[in-house]
Amino acid sequence: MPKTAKSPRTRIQKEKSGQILEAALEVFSNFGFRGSTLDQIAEAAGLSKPNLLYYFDSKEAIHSKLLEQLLETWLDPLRSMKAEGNAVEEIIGYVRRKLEMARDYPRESRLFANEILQGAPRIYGQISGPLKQLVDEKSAVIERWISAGSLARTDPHHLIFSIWAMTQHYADFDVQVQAVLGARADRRFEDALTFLSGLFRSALAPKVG
Amino acid sequence: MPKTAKSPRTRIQKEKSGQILEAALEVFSNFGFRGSTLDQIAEAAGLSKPNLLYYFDSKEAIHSKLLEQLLETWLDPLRSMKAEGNAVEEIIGYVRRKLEMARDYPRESRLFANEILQGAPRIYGQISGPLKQLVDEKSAVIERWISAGSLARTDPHHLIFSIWAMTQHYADFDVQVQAVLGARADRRFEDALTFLSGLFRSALAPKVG
DNA sequence: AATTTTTATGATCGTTCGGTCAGAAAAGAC
DNA sequence: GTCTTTTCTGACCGAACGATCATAAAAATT
Repeated sequence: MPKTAKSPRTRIQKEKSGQILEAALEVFSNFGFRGSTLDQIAEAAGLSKPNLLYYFDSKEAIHSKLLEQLLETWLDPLRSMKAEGNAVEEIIGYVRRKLEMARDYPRESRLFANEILQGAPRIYGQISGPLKQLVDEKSAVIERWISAGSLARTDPHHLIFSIWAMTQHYADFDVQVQAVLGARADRRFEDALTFLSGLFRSALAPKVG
Repeated sequence: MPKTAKSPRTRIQKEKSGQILEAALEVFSNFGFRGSTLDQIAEAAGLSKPNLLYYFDSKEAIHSKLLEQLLETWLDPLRSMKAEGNAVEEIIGYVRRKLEMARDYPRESRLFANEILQGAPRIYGQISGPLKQLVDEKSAVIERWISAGSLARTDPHHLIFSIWAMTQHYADFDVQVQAVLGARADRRFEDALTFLSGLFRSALAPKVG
């Protein structure tokens, strides 16, 4: 008897809870938590509503599980920014990976955006704890790059914010981006990478003197 | 008998519909459309639920009115970017005004973000019509600045996207920004302006050659 | 094949929600 | 002060929603 299923044990549990989470991601990311219904998720998953609730205790439980999984991988690109590398190239690389995530995992980005927009009621602890700590660490790395003269002077925290904002914009505001670009919309991610690389390269290249 | 009240006529209608819209902005921007209830809005407005519906036909009608009012003023900062001015300073000025709006009207920004995140179901026409047109016009201005050599070569559309993304980030993701900044959070808008000015100034200053 | 365990469902419950309505109260017109 | 119009409210309705439960079907175990 699952319910509060620690982790899927049987073959069927793996399959079904996977289907449910996939369907829930699709629905939650499009309509937000309150805007989504269990019936929608059940239909998208190809299961009956009571069967959904056989695998998860509640709507909340499904949502929490998704956020939990998301936070595991969400910060990988930032983690893999290494102090040993070339400063500008490490940051550009971070921008590129983050933009690829916006392109390849827009639903995860929108799920996150929805949660933060509502004031992060379910993940505030993760934000003010582990996330803040990681950002502080990486900001220190950036500070060292600046002191070493391999990066133009700038505010590390706000630099990271700006990278988040600009890359996630292409996932969260995709409808607007596509509508405004019109015919050029299909090249939006390539163009965005070109633009962002240029922007950060010229802004971050160490200034002489 | 109001209902589909074209525009408030009597003194009481002006007062009450104003209260309702103010309350609805507060509630909708925090919980999204589906996440908000008429009871919440009624309580925030200090009115009974049936009394709300005396002034507005439906929950949808309140929401639509808010979006309509929002779109009127939302694009003013972009409109006031003038081709006659100094290119870099015009763009920095636009960034500053947009950031001030994020600081002073965060609820409007979040209302807009919620709508776009859900796929802009109610304002897609405004996005693909008037908004696209305005962006195309201003992009042409930026192109001319580039041709004239007063701005570094860059993609005008994506430049505008990046300004939207970074400034609205400080409204829409404020919880995260504050949590990550910790003690420095109270200076976040000043620091953001300093950072963004520097970023765009060094990236947009025309390169020689 | 028999038995146990897991998986699935139809029916249904209690709440919440958007919205209605008849009529009361207040405001304005004369 | 009377009458008319506007404003407001308590009670209520139907639909949607999250969740439960008794029981049936399917899988796994022996």
